[in-house]
Amino acid sequence: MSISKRIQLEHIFDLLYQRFGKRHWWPADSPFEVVIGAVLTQNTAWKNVEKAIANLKQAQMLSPEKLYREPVSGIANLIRPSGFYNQKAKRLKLVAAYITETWNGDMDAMCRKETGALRNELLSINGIGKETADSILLYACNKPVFVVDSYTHRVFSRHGMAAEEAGYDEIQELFMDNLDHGTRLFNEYHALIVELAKTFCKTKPLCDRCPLSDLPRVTV
DNA sequence: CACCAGGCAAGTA
DNA sequence: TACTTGCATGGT
Repeated sequence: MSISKRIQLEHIFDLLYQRFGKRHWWPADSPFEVVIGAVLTQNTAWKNVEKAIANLKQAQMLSPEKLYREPVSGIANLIRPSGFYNQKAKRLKLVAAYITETWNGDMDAMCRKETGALRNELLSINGIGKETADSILLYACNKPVFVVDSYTHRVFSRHGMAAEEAGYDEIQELFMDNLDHGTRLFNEYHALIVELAKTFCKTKPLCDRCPLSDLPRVTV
């Protein structure tokens, strides 16, 4: 291994960016809609999340206060297409309660809190794990946090940049310790990894095509 | 038909 | 700490 991880990570980003272009993430009309989407997409295809969000939108439920007031059964009925609807209805209500009670429903105010402290608060909410918390921090609050998902682990361990048995924190450190912290770069990088997976991981078993080798080469 | 999706929490050993 | 299981609809 001769080139630094920084160079490798930047190179892979360039390959992905040239192959897929700007992703325009997160697909949402408001910061709170990002929060909703982050919960609903847990172990669920985004296509189904879109249907659930459309239902919430039609029912005028896309505000912390409205969700907070709605009974769990009502929320569950609206988000049915996204799967795990009973569990996710409780989770949505809990996060809506947090934003309503702690921040008076003001996402901007919430996002002004120091990143590490806000992350810990989000993680203390039942139903908000590391990936969901980091997605909210990056895509709703525009904070420079790298979001790790199963694709990230798969692709970068497979390409020898992390241990197969590495956990979330270890993969996150790979990116955050070796790249300049920038909301813009972290936003784009994670979105590109997801696009990569959508494109090459359709065929089972998981990512057997080792997709980076199929991308156009770039001289660094 | 089987398998998995932009995870998380709770239970067990 | 390290596994295992439940959650559940919809696409391929």
